[in-house]
Amino acid sequence: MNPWFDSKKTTEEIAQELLGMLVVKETDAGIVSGWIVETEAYLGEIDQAAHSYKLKKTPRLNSMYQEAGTIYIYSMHTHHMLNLVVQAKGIPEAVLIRGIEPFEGLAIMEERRAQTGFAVTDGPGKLTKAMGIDKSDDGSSILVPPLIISQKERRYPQEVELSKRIGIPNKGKWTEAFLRYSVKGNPYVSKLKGTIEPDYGWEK
DNA sequence: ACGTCGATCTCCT
DNA sequence: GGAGATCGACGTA
Repeated sequence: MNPWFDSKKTTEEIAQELLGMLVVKETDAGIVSGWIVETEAYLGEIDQAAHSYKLKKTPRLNSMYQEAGTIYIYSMHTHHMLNLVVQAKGIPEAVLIRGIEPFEGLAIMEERRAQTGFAVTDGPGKLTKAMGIDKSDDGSSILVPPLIISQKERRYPQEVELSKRIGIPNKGKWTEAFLRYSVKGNPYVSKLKGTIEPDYGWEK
């Protein structure tokens, strides 16, 4: 049972509400966690940009057709991307996590990335590498360790910014749709335009 | 069995 | 802002 998945919220609403929630991954190397600062909604059957467009079914997409809270990992160009399935079983709509602000385990993340600063987690492929998220997390539930969203604490954006999804060319109206959500002024938002807020865009 | 193509990242200019 | 890296999944045969 889940406070946001079991309600009748749209995938767009859930994508927005995920901003400020805490993603936690436990590995032998230690615990790492981070606040979600950027998401994208993928609307399944009708969405030309979604992998599950027209209810396509392949072995790789199996997780997309499972119940809300299932983790869907998509790998491409040697990178892994973290998605959350957010609707009832059989409705393949998902939210892509594109950026997180490190909270716990920063040193581990820096080591995995061989980077420091915002570049550690300011992109979908970067944050999975930093947090040690890979194919082994695919199909698992976000309510069960080792990869969870904390139900205990969260933050809230001062302002949510909407924009077009990244890397979706030639998909007609779906290229133009404002289905990307980010914490305005947070430096861990990928390809950030505009200025960094002193408090990184969070409510106090 | 093979050709194509990314929901990306890095490095360079 | 753009090219190249790089590889597994998928479609076609």
